[in-house]
Amino acid sequence: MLIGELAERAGTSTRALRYYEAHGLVRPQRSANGYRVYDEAELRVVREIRALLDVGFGLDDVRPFVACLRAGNASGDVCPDSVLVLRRKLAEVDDYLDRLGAVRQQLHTQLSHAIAHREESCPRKRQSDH
Amino acid sequence: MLIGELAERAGTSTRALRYYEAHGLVRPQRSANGYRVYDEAELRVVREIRALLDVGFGLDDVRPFVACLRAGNASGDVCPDSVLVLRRKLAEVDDYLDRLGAVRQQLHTQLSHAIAHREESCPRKRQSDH
DNA sequence: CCTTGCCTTGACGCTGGCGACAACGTTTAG
DNA sequence: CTAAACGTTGTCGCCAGCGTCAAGGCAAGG
Repeated sequence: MLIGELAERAGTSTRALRYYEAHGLVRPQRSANGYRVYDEAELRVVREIRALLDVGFGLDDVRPFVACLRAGNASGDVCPDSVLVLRRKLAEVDDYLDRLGAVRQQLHTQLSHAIAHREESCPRKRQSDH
Repeated sequence: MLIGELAERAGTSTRALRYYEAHGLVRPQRSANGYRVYDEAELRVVREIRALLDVGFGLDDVRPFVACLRAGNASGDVCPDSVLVLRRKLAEVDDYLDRLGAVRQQLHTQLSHAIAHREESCPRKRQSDH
């Protein structure tokens, strides 16, 4: 399988695949003419990468999962390093959820006050508050 | 008040202040020697900018609030344009909260499965799950 | 032979909010 | 006179994951 086909089957771009390779995440073979040649295992690897990136992981976070797959595991999640990353990411997400919740709260009150103020300074124009 | 003092009182840097000016958010006067001179009103403006940026707004989002302050309002929130931005941002945050919640859920199940798998393949080493 | 369509390796652009220089003028204190 | 501590404009760097040319090679069909 050449790079174009892999890109299509993995739902990404050739540019991204070369980028992953440049960062040591994918190791294709080379045919006589210098073309990158991928097997099915690499397809699984790339799909794992995509899935994790889509969830908000960085390339460095993805490495343990790829290594885990390459080590022969059916899932990239089961190795200790992957679990560590999963734990860390979960904590990060929880943290971010907290802060985002606080922001939401602030926006909400700010908005209520603004609208209250509008009603107060201009009570006759209370037509559409959506 | 010169730029250094403003930076300190507003809790930011001179670089940032010049940046805001370059993007049309702050308009200091100039003294004879070319130095930027700010009044108290500009301090309030800069504080508004900082507060909004800290909450995750972009400079473009901040513009209506600055204009609102300049129009003589006590708060930058009360003008229609500001309210629009507040609404939009609130919606964005809600959206992001949803997706982040989904991600959290996925990470959680992924983690449970990984740990379950570890217990299964290596049940004797069940010592510290933290 | 020529075009089409795949592949190759560079290398720059992008987004945003600045940080961190560089090279220089101004003001004040000693 | 000079050094310190301000100010000025200008430009490059940063982070990350690519997009987007550029300039060329290789294979196959008409």
